[in-house]
Order: sequence, then C-alpha cells, then structure tokens
Amino acid sequence: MLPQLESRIVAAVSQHILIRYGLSTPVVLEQPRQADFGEFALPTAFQLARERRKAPRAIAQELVDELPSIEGVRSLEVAGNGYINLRIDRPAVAIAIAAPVVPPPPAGKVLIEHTSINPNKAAHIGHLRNSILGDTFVRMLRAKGHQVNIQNYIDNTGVQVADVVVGFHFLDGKSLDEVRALTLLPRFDYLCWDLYAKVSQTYATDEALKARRAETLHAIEAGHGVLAEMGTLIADKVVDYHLDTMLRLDIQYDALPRESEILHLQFWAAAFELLKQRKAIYLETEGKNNGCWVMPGSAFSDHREDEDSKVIVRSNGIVTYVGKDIAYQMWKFGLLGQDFYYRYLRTYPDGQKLYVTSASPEGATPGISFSHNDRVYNVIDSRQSYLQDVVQAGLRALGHPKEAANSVHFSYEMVALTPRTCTELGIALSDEDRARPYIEVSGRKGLGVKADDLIDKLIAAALREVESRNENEPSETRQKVAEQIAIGALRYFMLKFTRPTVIAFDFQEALSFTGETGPYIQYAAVRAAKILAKSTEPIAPLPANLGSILEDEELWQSLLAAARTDSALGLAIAADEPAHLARYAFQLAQAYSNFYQKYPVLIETDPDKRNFLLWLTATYRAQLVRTLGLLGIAVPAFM
RNA sequence: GCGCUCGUAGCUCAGCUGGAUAGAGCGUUUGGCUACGAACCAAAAGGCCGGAGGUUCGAAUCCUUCCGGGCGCACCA
Repeated sequence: MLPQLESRIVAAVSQHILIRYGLSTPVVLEQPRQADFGEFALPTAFQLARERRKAPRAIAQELVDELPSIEGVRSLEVAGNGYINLRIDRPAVAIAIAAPVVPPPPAGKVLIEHTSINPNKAAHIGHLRNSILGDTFVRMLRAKGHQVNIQNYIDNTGVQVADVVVGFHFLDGKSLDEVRALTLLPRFDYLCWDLYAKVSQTYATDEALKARRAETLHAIEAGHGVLAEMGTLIADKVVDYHLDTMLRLDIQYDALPRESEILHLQFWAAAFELLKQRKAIYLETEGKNNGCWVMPGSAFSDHREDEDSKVIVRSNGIVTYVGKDIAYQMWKFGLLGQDFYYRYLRTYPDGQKLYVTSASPEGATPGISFSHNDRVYNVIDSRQSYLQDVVQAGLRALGHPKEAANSVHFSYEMVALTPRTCTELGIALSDEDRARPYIEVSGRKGLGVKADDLIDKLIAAALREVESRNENEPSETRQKVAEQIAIGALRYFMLKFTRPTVIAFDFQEALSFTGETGPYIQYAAVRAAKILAKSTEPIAPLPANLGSILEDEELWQSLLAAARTDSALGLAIAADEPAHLARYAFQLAQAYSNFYQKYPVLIETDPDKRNFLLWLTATYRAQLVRTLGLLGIAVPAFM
C-alpha cells in the first residue's frame, strides 16, 4: 500500500540530507496542489534554504541531481521556486494497492472512557456526540493494532440521581414498590427526564424540597435505606436504557465502573494517603479554604496564583468530585494498588461480554481486570477541561509524569440547538434567544432532543426514501436498510465537525440525506456493489503491464484517491481527530461517484480495460466499506 | 478580572507539522436519466481568511495587540 512507499521516500531523502549536508531536517511529504504536478511533493529545499543560506531552487536542483534512485519513484523534478515533485511508478503502485492489508503490529494498551451519562434520565443529542466520538476513536485505534478497553463511567451516587429520587419520593410521594413498578413500564427513562426537569424547577421556589436533596444524597452515598435502594433501582434501569440506545448506534462497552464501588472500596482513602505522603496536597490553615485539603494552583496552571488552589477534601472531611476522579485516574493506570471486582452484566449480539464493577468477590467473575493501561483517553466535553487539568496535575504531583503525559482529555464542544429547532420542539424563546446562533440544551429545564426520538425520526425519514425507491423489497429488509441509513446519517453528522466546533443541531439539516452526509457515502458503496454483482466475469489479478490504461490521468488519479485510507487514518489518529477520517470518507465517495459517472464499467468493450475498471470498482468498494466501518457506519444491501 | 476556545464564500464548516492559484456541502443559476438506479454527476457565480502590527524566501496557519462570540474559573457533580 501507499504508506510503505511514503516511508521509503522519506527515509531515502532524510538519509541523503544527513550524509550530504550533515543535517537531520525532518522530511515531509505533501500532496501537490494540482494533480498533474505528480503524486507527491517535497518542500524540503525550502527548509534547507535557511540553514544552507542558499536559494531554495538551487538546493532543489542539487537534490534532484544527487538523490539516489528510490524504488517505486519514476522521476523527480524541480517546480515553482523550490518544490520537488515526484512521479511514481504507476503499475507497481497499482499492484501494491491490490496486495492484502497487513495486520498492524501490536501496539500499547489503551483505555477509552466515553458516554458516562448521569443515570437519571434519557440520553440526549449531546451525549450522542460523546459516544460517537469515543466509539469511532476506539475503532481507529484498534485498526492500528491497539488493545483498547472501553469504559462507560456510571455516576450512580451523585446529585443528579438524588434529584430524581427526591422527585419520586418527596414530590410525588411514591413508595419503593411504586417506583419499582414504574421502572417496568416502557420508557422509564423518559419519565425520569420529565421528573428531573420538574424537580429542578421546583427547587427554585421550594426551600424545603431543596433541603431533601442533601439528605437524599447522603443516604445514597452511605448506601443503605429506602432512598439508597430507590437510587440504585433508578440508576440501574436508566443505565439499561442508555446501553440499549447506544447499541442502536453499534456502540458497546467492556466495563461499567460505578461511583458506588469507588466509594465502597474506598479508592479515595488509598489515593488520599498517597497524595499526603507525596505532599501533593496540604491542609490549609487560613483564609476561605481553612480546614480543607487543597492542591496549590501552581500545580496545575502556570498562570494561577496560590490563592486559586483547588479544594480536594472539604473542611467537613468529605472528598470532592475531583478527588474521586484523581483516584479513578490512578486506578486506570494501575497506580492505586487496588482493583474492582467485576460482575457479568450482559452479552452483546456479537458475543462480546459486558461487566459492571462490584464491591465484593461474591458473584464476581474471577481473573478479569481493566486496570494497568499505558494510555488513557477521557472523552469529556470541553467545559470540564479545568477539572481534567487538576486530575492530570494530581498524577504529576504524585510523581507519575509519564502517566500524566499519557492522560488525554479528548475534549469536544457541546451540541446546542438552532432557534428554529427549538421552535419546532415547542420551546418558547425570548427575542434575545431567537437572535442567537444557537441555544444550549439543559437537562434541568428539560430542554433538549432525546437520542431515541431523534433516531426514530431519522429512521422514519430514511424509510420513506427507501420505500419510494425499492417497492419490490420485503418490508423487513427495507426496515433494516432504513435503520442503517439513519445511523449512518447520524454518526456522520456527529463526526464531520472537528472537536472544538459547537454543533448547532438543526432537524432539517440532520434529516437531510444529500450532499456531505453518511448516506451519500453509503450510496457510493452500494453502487459499487451493484456493478460487481451484475458482472458475470471474475476479476483477474492485475497484469504487470497495464499498457496505456494508467496513462489516463483521470483514471490514475481515481486509483490514487482510493489508496489513501491508511494515510488518512494515520493522520487522523496523530491529530486525535476523527473528523479528519470522516472527511476522507466523503472525499473517497466523491472520487468514486466521479469515476462511476465517467467510466461505465459493464459496457466497456476492451476486455483488459473492463477488467481494470472492475478491479478498481472492487478496490473502491473495499476502501469505502473499510473506512465506513472505522466510522461505525454499515453499508446497506441496497438503497 | 484571569484562563481556554472560536472568528475563513449568503449559510454550515474543512484547511494535518507555516508552502504552489484558500476548499467542500447547502443555497442560487445552468446542463445531464428509454438508468452499471439521479440519495448522483458536470459547470457558473460567490472570499482584503475579524482589524492592525511583526517573524519568514513564504502566513488563514506562528508571535504581539485590539475588536467580537462562546465556555470555564464552588467546600456542585
């Protein structure tokens, strides 16, 4: 494949520069702006110009004259004011592309935490962005040979669960049994969605109810009594719904670490001792934080003065959220000296087993651990970057700079709603809000789009299209195809924006299946499959001599476009940016659509050329399927 | 106030470690289906890359500064 050739060129040029000039200038290979410039371009002469104090063009000429020949490279030429353009040996590359994908060498053990939705209400579109980003990055890393384990953290003892318990018990006067009965009704997660909004709004006017919140939270943290039981019941059921919702998007997990176990196994106590020993935190004896254990601001920021230190343990002795997070992060790297027990929870349709943490060995599956990772990605929205900085600083202060450096906050911006979509949802907006580019969603206000509602809506829209185009297909297969298209549309929509971009969600835009969308890419793969299915002849291996076929510039460019998947994957991983791969998928589909239009395959009369076109169609098909697979998007049987 | 982040075509966004004439989708205008299925293709119009300085052979990209959005700076999670 192409990457081998690329690294061969880079190696040859670097070595030459080292020998000839004694410089270890990093060599970069670019794609020329215009196709007829060649396959690759080297801007190396510009870099050397500075050190050699010589005109770039003269250096480029010197390089071209003196560079030894490189296998697979046909010619070098100086262009512009110092570029070196490379033309490669086309038939050799074509044949290399046809070679099977070599499995990557085993890489390090990686943990990715994503989803991590508060288990007190249904998932919404913002959560979908998190899960889709995380899941896609998992697929990308696995394709590169990493052993990845996927964690979905469950904060089942936090205030948000407490709020819903308050709602059922104190606001609606429900007993434990009554709540248990409710959990068995359909869409219990939607019921909680509404109740959570109701409770949050009632707090504003009802001080007595607000006092119940602290009481409930303490009961849940302690882990016994009716309130705690109710909390467990609610959280477990809502998590079940979240797992089902995510499974619709083909998103799975290996383990669900729960806050309740972090409390009961006293992870924090172990971390606290280590933090004190290493003097990473100290007991404040004056000022507003008097009596608290704090981390000095200088530990996590160059800009912060000491008065901005972060409280880790409150003056009443109770640890803060960040404190627990430091302990959890230590566990991820195996630095805590203890582990969870793991209880079997469910088996996914593909046979993959899911485990949930447990506080005792009873009922636990022995011999399992998800700790001791080399690298950790936390997929958490960018609003929490300050806290993630503190967690990282904690590791550094404990004397683990390597682990701190391998802690990645895989941050992303929120998903908001366009004013138009708010209006469609029946949400009243002020004139001020209507003028804004987007409106932030809010669980407390019940303002948002539920994930399952959106998926249902997408499926319905896709089904209408599928039915109008495929009258003869049975309804079950049409339903299945509509689901694949809907998921493709949703996943691509969430992936095409880079992480720091706020997505202003708009129904009209999300429900569109034309242009730069998942279905466009799926459609390209389906069309390729259709040609291959209709062709009655087997595809012969490419001959060494392809004659004049590859001299057709457009055909050659088309072939080249189909060969860049590995490069695109590598760049996307290096940049921690799934959007790069998503964009590549779209470009690949565009290149294929263009080829499809321009080169009718089955009616081609020259048998050699027909075979080549068939071969290229199969190559495109394989690359499209593979790239879509990395994005978690299936290719339907028809569209 | 401090920190982070963004400002690119009418709209929504790409632009990887600075590199050749700044790209795509939508929208607009025009052309292409007796079909390897048009969820498509081709073409056109549309840009002082927020402003001003600087570094460089070269800046949308790096630095400084200003302007304008967003987010974060709890003994909440």
